[in-house]
Amino acid sequence: MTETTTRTPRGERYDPAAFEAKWQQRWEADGIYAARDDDPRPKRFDLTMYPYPSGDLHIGHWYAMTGPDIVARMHRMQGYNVMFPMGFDGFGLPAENAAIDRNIHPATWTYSNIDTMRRQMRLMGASFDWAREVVTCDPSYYRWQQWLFLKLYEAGLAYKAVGAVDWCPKDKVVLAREQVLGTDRRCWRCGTQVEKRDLEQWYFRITNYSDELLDFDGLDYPEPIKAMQTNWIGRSEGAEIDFATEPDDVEAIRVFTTRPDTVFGATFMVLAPEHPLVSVLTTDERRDAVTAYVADARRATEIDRLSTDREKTGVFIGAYAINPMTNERIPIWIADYVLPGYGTGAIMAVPAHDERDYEFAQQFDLPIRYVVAPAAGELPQGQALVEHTEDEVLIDSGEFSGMPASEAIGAITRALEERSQGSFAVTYRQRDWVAGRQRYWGTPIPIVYCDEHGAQPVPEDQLPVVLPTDVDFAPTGVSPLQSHALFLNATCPVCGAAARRETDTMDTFVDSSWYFLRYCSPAFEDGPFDPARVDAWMPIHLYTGGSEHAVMHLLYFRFFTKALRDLGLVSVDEPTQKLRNQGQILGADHNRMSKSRGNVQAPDELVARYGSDSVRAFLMFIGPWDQGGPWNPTGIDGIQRWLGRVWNAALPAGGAVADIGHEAEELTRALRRATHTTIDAVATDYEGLRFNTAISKLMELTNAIIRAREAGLAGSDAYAEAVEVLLKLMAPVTPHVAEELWERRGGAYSIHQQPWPVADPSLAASDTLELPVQVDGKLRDRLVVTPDTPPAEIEAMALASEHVQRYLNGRAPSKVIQIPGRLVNVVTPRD
RNA sequence: GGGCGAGUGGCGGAACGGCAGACGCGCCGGCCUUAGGAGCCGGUGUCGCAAGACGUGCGAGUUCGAAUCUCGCCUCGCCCACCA
Repeated sequence: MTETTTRTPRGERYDPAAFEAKWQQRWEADGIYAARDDDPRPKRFDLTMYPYPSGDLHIGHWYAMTGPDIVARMHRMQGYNVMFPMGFDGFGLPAENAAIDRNIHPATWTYSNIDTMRRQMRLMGASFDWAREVVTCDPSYYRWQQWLFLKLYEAGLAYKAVGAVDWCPKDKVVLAREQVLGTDRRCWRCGTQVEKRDLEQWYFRITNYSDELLDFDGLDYPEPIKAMQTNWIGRSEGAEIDFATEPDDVEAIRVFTTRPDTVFGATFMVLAPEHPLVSVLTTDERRDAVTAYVADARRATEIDRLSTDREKTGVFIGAYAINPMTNERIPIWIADYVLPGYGTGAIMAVPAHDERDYEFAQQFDLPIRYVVAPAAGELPQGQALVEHTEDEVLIDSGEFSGMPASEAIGAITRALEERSQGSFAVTYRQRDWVAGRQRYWGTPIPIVYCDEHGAQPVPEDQLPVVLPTDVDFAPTGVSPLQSHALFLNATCPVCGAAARRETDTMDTFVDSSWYFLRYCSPAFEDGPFDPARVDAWMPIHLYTGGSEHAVMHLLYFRFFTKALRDLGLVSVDEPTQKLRNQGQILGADHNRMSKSRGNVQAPDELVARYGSDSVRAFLMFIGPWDQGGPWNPTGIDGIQRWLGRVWNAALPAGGAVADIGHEAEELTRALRRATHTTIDAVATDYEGLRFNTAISKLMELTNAIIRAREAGLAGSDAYAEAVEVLLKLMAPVTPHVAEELWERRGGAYSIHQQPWPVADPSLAASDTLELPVQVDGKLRDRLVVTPDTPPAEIEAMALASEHVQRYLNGRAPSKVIQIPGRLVNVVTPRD
């Protein structure tokens, strides 16, 4: 044969621009991705975090969204009624800043960005169910958020209180503790260093749920997220101990300690400079020094107190406390290394067993008394004994001397309890969620203040409290709502007198704490969501998004779900069963993509050049999805070539079928085997979000198909089956080209509504297998055997191998290990 | 300082404790072309003509067998950090 089939067929080439838009429009028009509430098939709620409408969809969004899109698409083909919705996190500061910078209304800016991003998501070919779209800045959404807020308020889970809060001086807004990042405490949005301010603020009582939030039992979350949330909540078990004071015995000082076993070693006390008892206890002769130190500490709070390796500072306040176990008088100091917000803001200092106390004692020449020691070992010189040893026992601790330290924790606490001087206690690092924001572009908090009746909830029938649009965005530092007379003026729901409306708006993280519930019934008018629909769809089966939300959104949405459960509004304990984080796509310079760095990769130009399918497949192919990495377009040509080869293989040049005679049967079997082994392998990879290896398997099947075509099988049934299976398996990743080729081959519309292929194990099975033969674990030969070859025969064949003989050197093997179907290892005798 | 994660060819990366480097990129050679930034075929861890030896950050250990498990280091990344 001179006519070769290897030549590119004369027909059309793969040209995504010719058909991608066509299919996007048709899918949209036909609503093939809509989830139906009345569909009897099993429901699956696959969800990816909705974006903030910042302007443009960048390549990182494509990376994040293509993965779950693949999974949702496969689930649909597998017969699930899949809900895969999308929405927009519409409220937020950037919109307001844009308003100030460019004199454009935040709503205009936001909705225009949403339009752009919605269009870009369609360009991706993402299978979102747009009929369920949720936009949080729409009154039809935030109306119900206000309703939920009031439910939480009535239940005491939302409250207003004065406290030291983190304040961003640039954005002029308070932040939740979770939204302050890094050692140098910067605002999560703008990066400015935050300050502490004493302000009256709205809070959510998330700490009511600290213990429950620590329970990940039955939850499939990535370990790092569990670790971060656990550390964030920071549960510590120990004891609270009361130390009576001298000279006036005004009030006992309560401390929290995780080491009640060391109370005999408490040789002084330290209070936070902010501690309320400081001014009461300070003696007259120490007052000047103390006042000066407190003022210093207050000033230094923001920056210096954060530094861990700074020299310890503090002052003696002139007063004494009584160690409840030793009855010794111990001096009371204040020092800024004791934090006002943790525990009781006061500590018993045990310099012998705490590094910080040790350092402080050294600094100020205070006594150091070891009260725990290794039974056999020696006490350390010149440092605190912090490390625990198994045999450590108490020393110099009265009746408790000789008791193992692990036992003494309980024994001493109980002893203190009997004397009403202490009790077992648990402390958390987690604080309540600061929920209010002094900005305009957010959900108004539905509260009014009456001179007579104080804070009153806005009656339900007056919701929503609509955000006015005619406000002045001059950057005054206070919310524009504060100068909007019409908004500000309200009437008291109790007495009808003139009242003032709350001008704080809600943190945008409130919006994202329940949006997934709204998706279940996005048009519901009688409440935030239809309980029946929520019962039917929740919990989310697979939730995906960035891990940067570990202790923000991912903690808040768990809290909200639990709080709403306790209000009787939902029946699930957790919002999602399974969470996965995609990695982050960095700029080519290995930095976070940002407009200011100029390292942002826009997807649109790539799509224009390669098509959506290539961009999707390439992003999913570059590595493990949870890993991310710097953007590097090298290699997208390989994906383009692959799709071109698929195109040519699916539409082979007609006519020429080579005469391949007796080889045909074996080649056909090999092709069927490749086809049927790929089906489950790809499905398993998709399910496990291993898109890179899934695509490599699709490439291998493609290569097998091309080999078959080169061998002249292009007209065979096995060939047609292989191509059809390949197209179905590819459909989730490259939906457009799969649909186009499916149609051109005469398949029924739509490939995305076809059943997922089913592997036939008998066709997937191989009739021979190649066994590696090792000598002492090193590969020396291979055997080709049938799967039913008896082990004894395999052993004989292995020993007969000349390669094996060479290493045996005439000796008998000491052992032969066979892993059936995997390998043979011949172990030589040890000398 | 604490917690978590990762170190594999020139590059992105594969590999239930069992054939290290799948699949791609790049590169080299060839075919076909007026041409090639198209397509197809072959090669490509290192050293070596070869037989073979050596190879998964470093060092030990467990095992018949370790990229994979354990211990100790080194480097990088992320999170937390005077949290009592």
